[in-house]
Amino acid sequence: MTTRRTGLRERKKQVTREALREAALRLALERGPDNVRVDDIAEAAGVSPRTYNNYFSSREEAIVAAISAERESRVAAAVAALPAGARLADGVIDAIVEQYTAPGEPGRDTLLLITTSPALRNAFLNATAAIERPLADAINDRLDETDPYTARVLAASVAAAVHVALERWLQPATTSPTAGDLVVPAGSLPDLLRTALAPLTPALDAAEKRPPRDEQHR
Amino acid sequence: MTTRRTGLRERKKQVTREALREAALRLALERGPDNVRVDDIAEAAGVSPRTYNNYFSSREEAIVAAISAERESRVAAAVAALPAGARLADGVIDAIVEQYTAPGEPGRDTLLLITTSPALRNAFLNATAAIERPLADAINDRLDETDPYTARVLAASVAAAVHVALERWLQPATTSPTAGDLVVPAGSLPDLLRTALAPLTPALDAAEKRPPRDEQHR
DNA sequence: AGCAAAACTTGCGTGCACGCAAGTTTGCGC
DNA sequence: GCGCAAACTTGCGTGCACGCAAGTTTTGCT
Repeated sequence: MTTRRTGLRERKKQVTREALREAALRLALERGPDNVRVDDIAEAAGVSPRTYNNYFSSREEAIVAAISAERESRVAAAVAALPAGARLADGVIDAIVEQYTAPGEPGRDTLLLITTSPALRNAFLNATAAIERPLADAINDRLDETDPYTARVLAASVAAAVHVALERWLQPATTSPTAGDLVVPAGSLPDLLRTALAPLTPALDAAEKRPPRDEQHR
Repeated sequence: MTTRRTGLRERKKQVTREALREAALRLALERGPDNVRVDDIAEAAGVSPRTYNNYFSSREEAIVAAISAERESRVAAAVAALPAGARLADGVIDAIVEQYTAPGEPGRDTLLLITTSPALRNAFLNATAAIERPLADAINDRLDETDPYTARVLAASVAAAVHVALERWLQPATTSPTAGDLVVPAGSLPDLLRTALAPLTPALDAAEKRPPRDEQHR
């Protein structure tokens, strides 16, 4: 299920795609995100500018794709591969945390790049929506008695939670004028992810009609 | 809390905004969504094209705004106004269903308009994200012992569920090649919304540390 | 091998989003 | 009233997204 369809054409496309991603990220890092035109990326990858837009529908998308790569399918795969008895909630959370901590994830420089440009930041955050479909399928497979829309909703909620966590993660440490600084500077990504996903645990439990077991940690 | 800030200037802006919305929707209905350039909208509203983009950041946004108008703040208000003892989950669900059935909501023609253009469809769906912030605040107020991020996540999840429901609603009745047509043609919006939001009930209950009461209907 | 259909690339043209630097209007303190 | 500062509008210029209609490459079929 890794490589489908016929051979040569698909391979070429994949190569082009990869070339574009790589060029986009490299150039953005070298010159700063605002000093890269899509023409530059296209040229660096050896295709016409028009072709760039056959692969990516915005200037930022290629850069983001270079970072996020295949994350969504790996999360879905991890969930699909869960042992039968496992708690869905835990499986999903672990899968996500694991993927966002995997090698190839943004290093300090890349991160800085992302926070620099608002457009890039948004593109990065919106990319989390990509896990929705695959994750919905994976969840649905474990819940096959229930209707498919429950899975869709749960997957969408998970994506939304991840979105919230990432958003917080990229925040440069707010000094709110409300109370003294009760707001913590940030936290590590895994912690943020777990915190954001925790409130959804009851929903996931209920979906697999687990006894409404409450918190086991804490 | 309805009209803030100073008078004349704000009023003018509101008038312009309204004029743009109204012009956008009217023209789109008259000519079809693809035969309206932003120049036309601007002209019809008596402002420069450049100004259009000071109010709306895409061509579709004005049209969508004309439909969705103040929905998000009304949902948030309804939640904020919930009686103290009420179940959060019910309050949220009712508030949403109510707002999406309120007068001023899309009539048949408007709906058709939306489904016609993919770009418009997306804009309409993405508009659901606007309830996130206000709703998060409203939820947070009812949960003030818990940390604010729980509220954020719940609000985002609710928005995501609404998104799923609307997406399904706009679907023109899929004839999937899987089993015979087990897929129903659509369903009424309120039903779709309630179905989509139902899986989140356990999460909302848990957040207000309600006894994990299970389903009362069905 | 040969060939027709399907998939992909490319140049072109149009409309759009948005930064910038004037011009214009409104708000406010005196 | 007066005038300055802040807010808003506008034209301009640049880069971008994407439909369309050739050209080119790949594929499946015979």
